[in-house]
Amino acid sequence: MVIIITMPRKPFKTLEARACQAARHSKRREVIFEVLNSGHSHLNAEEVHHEARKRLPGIGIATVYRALKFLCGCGQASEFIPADGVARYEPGGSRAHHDHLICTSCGRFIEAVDPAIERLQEKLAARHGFKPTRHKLEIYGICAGCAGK
Amino acid sequence: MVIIITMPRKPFKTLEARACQAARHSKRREVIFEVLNSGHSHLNAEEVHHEARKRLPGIGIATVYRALKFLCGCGQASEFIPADGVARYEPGGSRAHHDHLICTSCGRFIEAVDPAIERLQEKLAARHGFKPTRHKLEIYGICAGCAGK
DNA sequence: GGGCATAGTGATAATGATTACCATTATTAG
DNA sequence: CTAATAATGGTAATCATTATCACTATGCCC
Ligand SMILES: [Mn+2]
Ligand SMILES: [Mn+2]
Ligand SMILES: [Zn+2]
Ligand SMILES: [Zn+2]
Repeated sequence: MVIIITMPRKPFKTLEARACQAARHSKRREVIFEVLNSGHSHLNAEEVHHEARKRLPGIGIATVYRALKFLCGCGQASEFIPADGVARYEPGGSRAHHDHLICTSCGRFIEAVDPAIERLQEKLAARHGFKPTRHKLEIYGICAGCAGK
Repeated sequence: MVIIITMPRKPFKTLEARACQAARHSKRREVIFEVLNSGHSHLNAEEVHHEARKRLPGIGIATVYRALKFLCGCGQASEFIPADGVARYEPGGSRAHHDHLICTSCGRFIEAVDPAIERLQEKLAARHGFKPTRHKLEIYGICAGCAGK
């Protein structure tokens, strides 16, 4: 299940390789990977740290930040920054791209994706001679649960 | 041209009123409003400060932050936070909502809006029982100018 | 298994954007 | 003009994130 690439025999040739390939296996990185894939998603670094501590009490916050950045570089996690400016993380890799409906009342993140919107975004970019590499769509509002109250 | 609301006679009744209504006219606020509406848009607070200083050399950075927040509260400016986490500002009010194509090479912001996408976003939200109040669509990639090089 | 080079780690200092604080200044009703 | 107080500027505080550095863990070699 854990697919952290490890152990290049020779020194890294490029910065990218160094940034995205682990030279050694690491228990902490594995734990942080597991936390991301353990159900509750959209955690910020502090919350990841809190969860990771349950499994590895001594783990430091700096290691959490390092591992999250590393996993993002590997495509094993993805980062996004909502309106409050605090980065949040979710498992990446095989998980498909999706957008977020963010409830401003309870803070919940609803994941959604509309192929038609994705297609129109490509067209919109093309119309401006723009080559898109990634995009971020966040819809803020009130979720069904909060509206019902 | 400057439409800063001023002068409530009585003490503010609510926090919102206090946040969005100026009790007194202020030359600095006016200057910052003018900077936002003076052409080059998508400035961050530091850049607004730099521009404002040309007109009012003594103006402080704290005042810039205060005025920007105030203008956003009035609907006279809007704030958005791109991937680097540093808030940027543009004139609000009568200007219509728009999305951004952001060039990761030169940093340029291209403004665009596609009514079909807007409509589909509403539908997507509705499908999840979600009442949207605002949204943010940012497409990152390479602009025509940078691609041509 | 032990040695070695070095990637990884944890504590903490540094950073950078933004906000809070407070003494001073500017604005405006009367 | 004067009094009341909103606005301001300098700067300390805050908060998330990154850099630093001495120390530890990993894994290839023999
Ligand atoms: Mn998600
Ligand atoms: Mn814009
Ligand atoms: Zn909710
Ligand atoms: Zn460009």
